Amino acid sequence: MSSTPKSSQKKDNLVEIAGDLFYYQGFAATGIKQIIEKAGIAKGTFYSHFESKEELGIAWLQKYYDLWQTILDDLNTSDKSPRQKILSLFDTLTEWMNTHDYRGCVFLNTLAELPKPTGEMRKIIRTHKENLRNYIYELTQAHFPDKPKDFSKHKADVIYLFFESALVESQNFREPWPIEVARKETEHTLS
Amino acid sequence: MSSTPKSSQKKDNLVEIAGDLFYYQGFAATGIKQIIEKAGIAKGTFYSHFESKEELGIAWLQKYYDLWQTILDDLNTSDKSPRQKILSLFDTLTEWMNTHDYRGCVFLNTLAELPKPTGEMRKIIRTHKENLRNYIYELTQAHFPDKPKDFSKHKADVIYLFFESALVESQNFREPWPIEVARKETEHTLS
Amino acid sequence: MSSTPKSSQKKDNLVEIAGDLFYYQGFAATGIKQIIEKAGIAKGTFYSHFESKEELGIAWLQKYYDLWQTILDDLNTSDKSPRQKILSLFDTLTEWMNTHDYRGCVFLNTLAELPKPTGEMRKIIRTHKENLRNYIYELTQAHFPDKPKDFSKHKADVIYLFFESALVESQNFREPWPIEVARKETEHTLS
Amino acid sequence: MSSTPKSSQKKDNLVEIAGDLFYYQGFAATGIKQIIEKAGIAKGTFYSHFESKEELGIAWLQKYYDLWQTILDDLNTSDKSPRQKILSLFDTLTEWMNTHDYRGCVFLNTLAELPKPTGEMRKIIRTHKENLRNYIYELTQAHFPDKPKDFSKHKADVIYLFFESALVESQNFREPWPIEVARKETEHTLS
DNA sequence: AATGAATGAGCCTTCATTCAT
DNA sequence: CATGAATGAAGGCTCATTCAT
Repeated sequence: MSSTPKSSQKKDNLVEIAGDLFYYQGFAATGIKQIIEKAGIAKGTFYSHFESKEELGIAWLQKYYDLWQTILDDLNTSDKSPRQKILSLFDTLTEWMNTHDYRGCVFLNTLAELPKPTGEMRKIIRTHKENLRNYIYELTQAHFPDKPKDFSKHKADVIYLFFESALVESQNFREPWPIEVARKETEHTLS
Repeated sequence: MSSTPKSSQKKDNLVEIAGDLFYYQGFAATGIKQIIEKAGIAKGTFYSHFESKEELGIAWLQKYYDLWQTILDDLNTSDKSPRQKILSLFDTLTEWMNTHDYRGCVFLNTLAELPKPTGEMRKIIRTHKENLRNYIYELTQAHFPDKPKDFSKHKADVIYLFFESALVESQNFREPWPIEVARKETEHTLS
Repeated sequence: MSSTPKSSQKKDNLVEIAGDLFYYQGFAATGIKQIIEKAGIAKGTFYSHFESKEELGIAWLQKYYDLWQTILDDLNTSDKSPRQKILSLFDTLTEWMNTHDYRGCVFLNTLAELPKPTGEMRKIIRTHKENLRNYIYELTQAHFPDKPKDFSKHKADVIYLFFESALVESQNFREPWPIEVARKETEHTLS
Repeated sequence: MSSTPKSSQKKDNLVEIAGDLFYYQGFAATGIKQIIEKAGIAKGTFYSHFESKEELGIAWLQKYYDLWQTILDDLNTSDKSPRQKILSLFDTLTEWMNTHDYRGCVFLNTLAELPKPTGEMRKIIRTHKENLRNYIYELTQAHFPDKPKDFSKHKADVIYLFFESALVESQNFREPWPIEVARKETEHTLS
């Protein structure tokens, strides 16, 4: 679930184009027709690259999964303190909001569309969020080196919940305050 | 936006039936055909009650909007302390999860499906969440009577964010820990 | 499996139109598009009458099933002798060939298209042929009243096989000789 | 129409693989994609061997045409009596049924799928059946050396019809009785 | 009110075939 | 020879909505 083994440029391009539509219109609400028209290819061509719409959806989520892994990895190898690393997550979110027509979290929005708790797409979503939660946990452990694990675990969960609500509520209100509040409170949690 | 003026029983029944499908399958993913079949009526009959699918969606969200208003009003007129009232919100959530096949928050899931920030459905969602946020604000003010308004406002936002993430993450993980953590931290926030 | 309870004229008309196409092109080779274009209706209209293409196929086979039952019933109530009744089957076949662009037996051709031995269409086919076989059996019993049942049963099977090969081979060779030979031999079988 | 002049092993392999699919799913119902996937080759590779799907269908029928010719030739050069040779045809059929998931006669099933009485595939089918009919005719002539040709010709047709109905009806009923009855009656015809 | 036939664009997917590499 | 991307019509079917009865 980490990296794409054989990366065709055409496929990547399709994921890019479709991903935009999925993000701004929803996965189900976006038709193959719309995707191929925007990509300028024939229907059959699309299906020579992807076996199904779901496979495209998986590739799309996988791309964001990988992107987030890269963000977290890069952050981890930086010379920031654990505390700064955690707060950087909120800064990343703010930056994203300022540079995109923010429509919320790719994963959470798609989660809302998927009724059944099974399936590959759903699995990627859950794994991504588990990774994020674990990532924060490792940082809280590093930040509170003398505290018991339970303490850090709880702190991590609190921060994780703040981050998630920042994602969702900035989408709902289309205002930056949820991120600001969540960031501020995270600071306080780490003090 | 508060109560249905003329409530036909048939309409209510349709909203009930459709609401179940909307909640468990998504608004867009649920077709009129499925609704009328489950309701045992003809297509024309449905459209004599509702002008469009969106109007049904509005009635559905309105119903939950009203339901939440009732919950909050009842809670408000109870003899509980402001602190207990806030914590009751999380208990309500836990009870809901235990008695339903939890698929997340009606409003947030639908939010994820609606691309444009305009439209009546979107408005109901945002207003509902604003109401909830204000409600918590009133309670934090009552809980911290000697503190300045900004203090209570910030506390309310923190608690609101906890509540929202509890909604979303219990859906994602299908586990009760997000609610427990959010409730516990809310308790701490109020101390 | 005997008679259509609620007969809509529109449905019957669709079965008629589609049936012609099915017969001359094959069931699988005939598309819904072709059917609705010939019928002059929209796609959705078709699907308001039939839930699926298979349901149309079933109605089509059922129609011929019923037609054959009527033919056999009428023949049975006629004042012909059992021998004459049996031979009439071949005359019916000859008449059919002379008045239609003969493309073989509706049932046997469709049988060849259906891989799996299950399904409603396949069931109608088998039942129709069983009925025909039993029908002939009853007539051979009446024709040989003093003979044991096994004798008549065997005679019936022989005649049934002649009839079936007459159907198939007149399709293959597009000549009348298979019917003539089968009829002549059936006469001999009954002597 | 007798033997493949230049036989490439790859082509033969493709015919083998495709033939299985054609037989069990039908010619039209089997797609090129399925064939190449089962063969493990690319689409272009397939079309470098065969100009079209029809050419593959022709090669497939031709293969069975040749196979039958071999069976008949081998039978002819055996030391069996004409009567035994004819009855062997039914035994061959029984053996085939017992060793294969019987789906009927390759030629007759394909005949049912082909609407137009023209075309190469249709020609192979008709020729094969003509050959079979003539083959039986030669044997009946040998069996009744003192009888006039018309007599033997009629006998041959009767036996041919029995054989054909044995093919079709054992497919329809999925039982051995049609072959048994046809064989027994053929014995009687030759007495 | 209630019915359900009618619409036609749209859904995702497969088809046989071509052709540049 | 082999590859697989490209084509676009066609596959069966669903969509929300309208309207004559």
